[in-house]
Amino acid sequence: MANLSPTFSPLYQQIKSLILQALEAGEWAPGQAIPSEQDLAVRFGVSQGTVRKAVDELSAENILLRRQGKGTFVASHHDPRASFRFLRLVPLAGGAGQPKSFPLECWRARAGQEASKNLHVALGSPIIIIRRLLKFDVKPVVVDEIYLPGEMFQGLTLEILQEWEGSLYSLFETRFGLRMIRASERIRAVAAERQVAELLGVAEYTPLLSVERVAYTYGDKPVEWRRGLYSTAEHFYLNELS
Amino acid sequence: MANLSPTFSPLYQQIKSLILQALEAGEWAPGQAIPSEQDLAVRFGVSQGTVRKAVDELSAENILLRRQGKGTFVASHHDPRASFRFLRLVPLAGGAGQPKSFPLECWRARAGQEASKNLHVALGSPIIIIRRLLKFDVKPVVVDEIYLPGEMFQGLTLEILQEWEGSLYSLFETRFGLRMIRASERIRAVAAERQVAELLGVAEYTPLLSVERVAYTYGDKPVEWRRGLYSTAEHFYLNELS
DNA sequence: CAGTGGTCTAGACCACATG
DNA sequence: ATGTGGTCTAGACCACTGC
Repeated sequence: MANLSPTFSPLYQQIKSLILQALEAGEWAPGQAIPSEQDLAVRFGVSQGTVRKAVDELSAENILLRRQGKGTFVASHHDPRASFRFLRLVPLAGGAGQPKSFPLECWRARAGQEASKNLHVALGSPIIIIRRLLKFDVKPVVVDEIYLPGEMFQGLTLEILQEWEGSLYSLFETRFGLRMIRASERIRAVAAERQVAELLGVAEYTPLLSVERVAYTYGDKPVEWRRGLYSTAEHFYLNELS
Repeated sequence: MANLSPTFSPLYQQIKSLILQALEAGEWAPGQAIPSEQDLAVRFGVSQGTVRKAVDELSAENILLRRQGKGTFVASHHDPRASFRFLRLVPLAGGAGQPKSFPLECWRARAGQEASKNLHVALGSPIIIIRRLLKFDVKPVVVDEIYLPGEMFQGLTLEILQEWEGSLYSLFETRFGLRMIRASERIRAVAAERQVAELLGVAEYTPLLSVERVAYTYGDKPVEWRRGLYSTAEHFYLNELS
């Protein structure tokens, strides 16, 4: 005789929301352990199994990370295993490890139609634009143009970008407290314009992958919009389907 | 004092394997219901919770499909909801529903280097090659060249392909008893050659997405290798990352 | 109404990491 | 030895479907 159920929501879903709220509020820092399942069960007044199911889902979404015997940790882009977690580019001929980022420019502007729509900010509001190069070994492979809401990234400069060792998202995390949770990419094929062609060391009009990405933090809030142009002469974009 | 554990495998994993074996052996047909969790628990001599965890994973892998109140069903490409399940192409401007397949050619050949490697068949063994067009509404958007191991697809002809209503994989399922479980795609950008350009109604050298796919059935056995050329004038390839 | 999947609990025990 | 996540059980009850 409980729950007359047009509004039925399982307990573990509610627990999941509570954990997400705690994460969003910064109660536990990225890379650090959250309380044990037992402790959470007591805190939320449910059984351990129910907490477990909530954590299971968050873990499947790469928001938490379980390590048997050690604990459950807040996923972090600072973790080398998760660096470039969203980059699906793979060298054709095995080899080559981590790519390296080379920021070229960083300037302020005002949001146009597209930026406004993708970042959910008002038309004309301040944004930051970054241009950068991604290299595998010494080979330039990607040119990115990255759009950020100015409000969230106050004080960001080219120098900060250039001095940072590691992925862009780990910088976002450490320096601006923003954790990228998921992203959505739209891929098309385009011809290289002259400037891009020069940066990538390919001929003008060479076909390139255009990868537009919107990246989100908690609550499906968009934080970054970028457009990458990928040279697929010696790399490909790998996607596993199931 | 059980399981001295270099070889530890949880019970539910073993149950999962047993269910997969039954599926592979054709004990339950695609689209049909498998026994209830209770029945399976009895059959395998474990608790319902353990069966449940096994089914949970198979369901997450899109191999089974749960429907509350009705039962658990074998996933089928014949199901309209799963038609073109692996096709990530989306119209730029909303609209347009299901694509439609237009087989153009179908002939026999012998496996070359690439086909041999991708399909795990011997060099020179018989293969079938299909060329087809995919249209959204009346617009041609994809040209596919599809390579199949001849042994598995005896009797396949252009007529059969052309008469078939529905996706290619639902034909594989119904007519050859082959169920595609997962696939892996490698995407690059290429320039349209003349013949392809004509088929797609674009200019020669237009940048296209080259999508190479290997599709697998049970036991990670490759069954199909295809190369699609996608026109991204009015469509894009959508990929969700997490 | 009966049958199915879905949730929740409480408790026992196992595997892994660390001191 | 202790604490953590991981597995397994048995049983109760809820929500959904269809007869």
